[in-house]
Amino acid sequence: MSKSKRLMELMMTVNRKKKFTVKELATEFDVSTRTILRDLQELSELGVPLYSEVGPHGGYQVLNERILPPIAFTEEEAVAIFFACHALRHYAYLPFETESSSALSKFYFYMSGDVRDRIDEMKNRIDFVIPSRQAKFPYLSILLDGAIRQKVIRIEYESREGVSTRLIQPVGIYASSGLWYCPAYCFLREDIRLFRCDRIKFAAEDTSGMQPLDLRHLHLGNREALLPSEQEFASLYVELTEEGVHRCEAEHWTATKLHRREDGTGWLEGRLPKGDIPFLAQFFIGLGADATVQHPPALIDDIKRRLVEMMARYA
Amino acid sequence: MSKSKRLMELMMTVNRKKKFTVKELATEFDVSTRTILRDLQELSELGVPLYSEVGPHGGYQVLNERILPPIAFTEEEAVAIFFACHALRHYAYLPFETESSSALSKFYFYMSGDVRDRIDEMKNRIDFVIPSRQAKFPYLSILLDGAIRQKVIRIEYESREGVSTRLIQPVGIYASSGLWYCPAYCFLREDIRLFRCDRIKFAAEDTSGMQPLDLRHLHLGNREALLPSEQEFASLYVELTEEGVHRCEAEHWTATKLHRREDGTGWLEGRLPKGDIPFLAQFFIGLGADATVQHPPALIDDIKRRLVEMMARYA
DNA sequence: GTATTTGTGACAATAGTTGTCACTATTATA
DNA sequence: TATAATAGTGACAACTATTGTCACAAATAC
Repeated sequence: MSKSKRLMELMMTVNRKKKFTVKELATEFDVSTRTILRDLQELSELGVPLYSEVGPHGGYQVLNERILPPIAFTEEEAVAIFFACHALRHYAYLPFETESSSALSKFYFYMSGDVRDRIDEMKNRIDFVIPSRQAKFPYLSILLDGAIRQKVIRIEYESREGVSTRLIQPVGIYASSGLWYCPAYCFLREDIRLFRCDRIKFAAEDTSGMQPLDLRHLHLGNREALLPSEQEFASLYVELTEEGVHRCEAEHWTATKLHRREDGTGWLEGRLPKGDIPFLAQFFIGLGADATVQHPPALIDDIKRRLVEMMARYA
Repeated sequence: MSKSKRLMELMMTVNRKKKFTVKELATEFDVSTRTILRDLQELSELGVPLYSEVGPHGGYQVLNERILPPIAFTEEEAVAIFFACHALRHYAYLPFETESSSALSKFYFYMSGDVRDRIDEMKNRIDFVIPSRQAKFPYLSILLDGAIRQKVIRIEYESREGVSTRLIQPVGIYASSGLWYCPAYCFLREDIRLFRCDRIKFAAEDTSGMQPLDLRHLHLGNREALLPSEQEFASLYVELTEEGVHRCEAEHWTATKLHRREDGTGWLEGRLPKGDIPFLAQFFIGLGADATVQHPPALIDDIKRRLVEMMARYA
């Protein structure tokens, strides 16, 4: 093995291990410890962030940073990566505890000049727009950590009825249309609930000793199954215009209920929890002429009641 | 200079240049051509995708792919990059002519084991959700190229009135809520218009000889300036409940108009383009009891008209 | 005090590298 | 067809770099 190859493989090896000794590497690469010491010195000079501890249980470590070894990306791949990361700037809050812009700067800086030129040309010509929100989401990383590690989190949640303290166990977090949501098991309601993260006014790991449930089988990929199961249901049927179809596409709860016709119009059909009628009434009023509810009667009644109330307010 | 360093720098040099000769590199690195030939052979063996052409105007080139040299990312940076790219999977159509998933696989594959483990833990716990759209956007790359290179594009556009052929000069393209839009100068209307890309049924570079305008000063970053400026304004005043305040906080157009009181309620106050009244009427209807419009009268009238229409529909 | 780790310098033996040389092959162009 | 410009190959003497061994130093946990 040539020295160049050995250095390259050594770079990948130290990248992979959290901690290692000179002796260990010497055995693995079948060279002397002196040679490994020299090689590590040379890697340091090449920019690999190594540091060492002398003494028992000592050894070498790579600083927090992980080196991405040389990768060949096509120009299109590099451009896709760049603009995907560039889109993160629209989020004032992210659960990653660093500026995503530092990642982007590094990537851009090291990319070859012609790809950089291409990116510069495109920068003001393409964007993934995410609505800029005034809301604040300061507890995203606590919630995400709670979901990953199955922890109980104490939150103060602001709803219509005011601020309440709750114990929750998060399933995950997701961003939609610039807002962050957290489906979680609520110990107060003893059921899965969807929380809007800007309404979480405080969050910290619970210290009261509440035992977490085993929710490993639940995740964002099967979040439709997160809906409450012991509820009364009614069957829903709503006619939609083409515009109504588009607006329902943007709502995740419609995913299994939305049907389309060739001409672009469509309909919603399926079961709905009776407890959701107030929310749905207001939702379909918001769709205006683009939705016509035909079933269930209770929903139509609620819509009519609200329309009358609104008419009175504007008389 | 040690051989290892020379190889590393040579990797970066060939990465940067589109095309180069052995002689040129030998001069640049102050070694013989024989040594450069050997070095290039060794780079090949290390995986750099080089290919050569013999004869006049020959030389070496790096295949389409560009090598990203070793970069040290923090774990958080790597995770941010990964999930930003992962979010691209929600787009069935992208203007980048490759699968963004191949970029992501490469990135993931070469990242060190512990970061990979972390990503795996997080994969079903965090997501940037983009609505899944049935619409098709097959001409994104043509439009983007048109914007970058200031080209005139012939399109067939489907609007309410049917399909029309137009010549446009794109300013750029952007994705919002899963749909792609293209602000462009329309030669038919002799003004800037916003086109929805799923309604562009055909697009190709114009061959009729229409001269492009110089639109270099226009781009997505100043697209608010793309809107028509000769508009009539009216003054808006809306009382909001606490819930109404929350829901307006989530809207970007309210940024300069929203005022809050100590008790959590608030109001919207400011000027609005008269052309926005239909949109705003439906918006405030969707807020229901949480908003009460007090000014302008034209908006109140539109709201009332829509309420009457809806009541008739549910009678 | 002992054991375990990193660390340093020196040197002989060995391996690898370099530039020069002579020659080959390919290709565009006049 | 000849020429020029490019990549390419093998060989070899001279030179450089690398390696492992050795002796010793320093730091640290137990």
